[in-house]
Amino acid sequence: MSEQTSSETVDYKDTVFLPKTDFPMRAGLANKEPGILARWRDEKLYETLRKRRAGKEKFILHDGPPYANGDIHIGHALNKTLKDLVVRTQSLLGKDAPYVPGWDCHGLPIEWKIEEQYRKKKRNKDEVPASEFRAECRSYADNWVNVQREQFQRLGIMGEWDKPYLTMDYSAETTIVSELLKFAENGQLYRGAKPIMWSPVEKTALAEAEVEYEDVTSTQIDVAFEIIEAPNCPAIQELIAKGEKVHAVIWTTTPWTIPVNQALAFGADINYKIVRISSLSGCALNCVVASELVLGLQQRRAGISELPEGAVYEIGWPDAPSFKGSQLAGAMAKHPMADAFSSSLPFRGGTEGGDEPHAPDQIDSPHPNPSPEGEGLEHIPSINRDSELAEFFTRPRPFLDGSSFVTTDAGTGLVHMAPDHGEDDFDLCKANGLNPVFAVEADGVYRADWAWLPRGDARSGSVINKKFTAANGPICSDLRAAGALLSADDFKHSYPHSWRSKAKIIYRCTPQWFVPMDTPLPEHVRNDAEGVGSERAQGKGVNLSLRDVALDEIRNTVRFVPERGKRRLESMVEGRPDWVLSRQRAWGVPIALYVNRKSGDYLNDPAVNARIIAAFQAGGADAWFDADHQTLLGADHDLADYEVVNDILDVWFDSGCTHSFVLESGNWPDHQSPADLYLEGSDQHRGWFQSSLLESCGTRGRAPYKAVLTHGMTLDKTGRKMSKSLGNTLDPKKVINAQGADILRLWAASVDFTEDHRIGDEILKTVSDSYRKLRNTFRYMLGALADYDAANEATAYDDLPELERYILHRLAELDAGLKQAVNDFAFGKYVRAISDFVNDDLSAFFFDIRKDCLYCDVGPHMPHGTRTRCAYRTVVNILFEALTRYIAPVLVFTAEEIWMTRYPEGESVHLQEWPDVDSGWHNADLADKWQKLSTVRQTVNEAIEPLRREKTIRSSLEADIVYPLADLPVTPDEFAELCIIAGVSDGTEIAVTKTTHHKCGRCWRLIPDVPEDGALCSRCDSVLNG
RNA sequence: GGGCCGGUAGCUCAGUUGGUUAGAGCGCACCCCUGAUAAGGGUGAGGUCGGAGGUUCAAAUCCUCCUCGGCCCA
Repeated sequence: MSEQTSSETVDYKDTVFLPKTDFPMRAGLANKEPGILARWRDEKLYETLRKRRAGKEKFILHDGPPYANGDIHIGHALNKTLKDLVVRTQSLLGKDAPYVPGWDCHGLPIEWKIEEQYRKKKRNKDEVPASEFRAECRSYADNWVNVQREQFQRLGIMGEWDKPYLTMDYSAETTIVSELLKFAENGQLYRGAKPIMWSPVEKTALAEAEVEYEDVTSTQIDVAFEIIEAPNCPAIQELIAKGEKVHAVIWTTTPWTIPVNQALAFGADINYKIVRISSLSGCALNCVVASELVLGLQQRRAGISELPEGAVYEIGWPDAPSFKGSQLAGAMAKHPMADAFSSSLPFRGGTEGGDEPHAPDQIDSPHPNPSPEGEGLEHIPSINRDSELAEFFTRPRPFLDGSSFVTTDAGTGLVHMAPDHGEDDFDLCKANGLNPVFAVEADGVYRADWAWLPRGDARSGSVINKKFTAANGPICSDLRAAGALLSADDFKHSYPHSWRSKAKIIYRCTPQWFVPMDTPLPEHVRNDAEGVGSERAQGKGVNLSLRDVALDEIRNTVRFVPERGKRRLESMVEGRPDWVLSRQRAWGVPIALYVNRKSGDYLNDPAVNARIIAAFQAGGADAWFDADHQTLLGADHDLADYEVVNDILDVWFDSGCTHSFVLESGNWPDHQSPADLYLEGSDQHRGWFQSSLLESCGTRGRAPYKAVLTHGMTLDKTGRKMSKSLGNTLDPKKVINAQGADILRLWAASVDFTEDHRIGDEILKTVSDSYRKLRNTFRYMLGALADYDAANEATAYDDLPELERYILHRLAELDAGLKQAVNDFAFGKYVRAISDFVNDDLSAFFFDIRKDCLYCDVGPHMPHGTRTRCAYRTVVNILFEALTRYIAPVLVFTAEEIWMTRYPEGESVHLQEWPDVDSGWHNADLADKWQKLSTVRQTVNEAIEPLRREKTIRSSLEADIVYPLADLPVTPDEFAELCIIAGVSDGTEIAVTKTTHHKCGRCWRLIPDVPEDGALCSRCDSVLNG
């Protein structure tokens, strides 16, 4: 007692309401999140949500399947988080938004891994039964599906994880093959030969997506083709008539294509010159070269990158005749190795169309340019003069018009054509009746019966073997011996490689299965489409092809976010070639067709197809490889008449079918087709977006999606691409284990994912900081709402003070903005809006102003607090309910933690729907007024600052302000409350002085009605004592 | 090599049809508070808008070139 009286002031701390909550300031997400996940699993949150939303408007996000191979990387984390944000925000809006994740399980990379394991164990893959090999691939994929499934769930991705879709499920494989058979039945399938990307190492065709470009050093050579005749080119004819030889010079970086050369191409508008170039042995050659490329040829021959201008004609021809490329039409040349064969063979002449035989005496005459070694053609070691195919080399090579692709950017302006090994070559030769010869076999070696450098010859080798194509390798040596090699040197350039083996790939003609882009679709497919405003609806399309329908869907039906995705997909579909479906591999869905040995047509019998599908249903794709094909063919067909196709399907066809077996199959009854949204990285324009579109348009006449959302790539902190070789990758698992999945999710939601974006330690630190700010404000609300008694405190809108109504106005604005952001999938805007609102409107403004009220407007004689305090807590409660729901799709774990703190016995926040925010809370007049007051508040703060710095006053509560009050729509008391100052008086100039009032011992305000420091103000007195 | 996209404060982002002194949040510095306390409040410093030209009374914004980065294609 005596001690109390000796104390000057009474400690009122216990009479003041302070926020209290068990919600910790420090998150400890990494430790806490797994527990929350376990709880969701136990409570079957996803299933409960499905039941709760059953019957509501649907929103179907169809998951693009990641490849089941390896741990997830940051790109997966971004992609899945964005999908989760879409699904959860749509669900929050009250829609039924199921999410079935899937995996892409077939394909080369897995096959490659199994083969790698075989190699380590010294097993030969070819000796392992296919079914065993496929089983191992299946088990490998299965393992990674499980690993990734855990990792995705740890990220907080909500979905039907117990029943994902796998492209290797028997039901999926069945659907894939039946989709293929739809193409077959519709006549939208053909077998053709085309040069396609081929990997001699993996011995398979590669999809464009399986190819990457890297710099390599190749051998560049200039090769002279002797011109036999050029009937439309007087300049050449004149020289030939004089008995001189004229050579067309071609440049190539793939010397190995010379043995399969079949023609030469010129540009009709290119100017050519006949220049005299000394051969290596000193004789002069008349060479046809594009005028502007003479210098480049000389440089290559000199082995230098720059040649002085004057040097050009040193061995040239001052008045070299020149002519337009079009004059080369009808000209003929000899293959450089032709003489090597004809020297011991009777001339056989052209084989392709009765060309006039050429004078044998010319061919038999001694070669004017013997090789420097002087050995001559007799000594070329790798010639099989007796070969039936020797004739290939003695045929004349026609000059063809290649104006569409022959340029004067590099080379000689003349291009040698090997239809087996180039798209331009193939197309141009095909148009001129020259067909591929399939000389290079699957492993990159010329076939055994080839006349030059055949398999089995000691000098032969794979065409991607550097030694084989080197300047001193067999090809160059032989060409040199034949006097046809003008230069051979290293050449650095970008060259395609297999993404798996990193080995060089080549273009190679092989028989493959194709889906044609430009063949008219059957009517029943075209008419399935219901494209609004489409060309089809306008009755334009009688002969619409797959390309037409796909473009129509892109242009007229599908929504693209961002918009530029439309143009990108469009240009790709416009320009793409026919779709190559086949792969010569084992781990995939077979192209289940029988080809008639006589006609070459595939069997198109619905009854057989039905048996095939039934077999797949029972045993998956293995059913084809292990099948009794005669049984599948039935009594109407004899297996002996048919070739069983053993190719498998491109994995892009697999994933292109996911819409069929996920959305339409009924295996996931809450799904429907078409999907509302496909959401993938921008690389999928060429991949899944396109394969799905083509598959669906080819079978259903419409796109499988209503909207396509693309995100950019995640780069490192400096904006460079992440790669293992650069060592700048960032492992999402590490972020999750160090900072928590919510931090990674907040990052994904914060960046502008429509563009390429960055991640790094500093960026994650910034994200953590804004997370902490959000977390603390929620913590404050939880504390402020401790013991909130709605029955006694809840205040009707009309009874709320203006400040509270202004905040509700701001909430209504936020609410509308967030809804818009959800519909635009603009998650960056979404979290920024929440963050700004929490920081500016709440923490620094509303909560700060009302702290006094919250703490002190309550006491024994006013247990529920003043009306202002009731109003305040009513609004804080509304804010809490709204903000917790808003943030829930982003901070899935934290929102649950917040929610469970408030409602320990309640159900998950993720079952809640979008908060009830009354649009009637919008109040423009109030907003004007309070935004103005907010500015005034800032002005006052600026005015106080100097005094605070010189320590005249400390807390703003000590400041008395002079302020021109006339045009302010508030009372002085309200003004003081707003600015958290002692008091205000009217005046023309803003001024700040230290107040002379005493400080209330309870609420610490310095106001006139406090008799002395430490005594109670009248408000505190009445609250405590009545 | 070709096509497309992008480069705004340390970080993440806004900047409408060209129009005052280019904004926000976070971070940073300093100050206050010590009753949201490993929190809260305040004030302030940071940008020649990738670079160089050009159009215009006026350019972050339109045009050209260059540069850096990314995606796709060859």
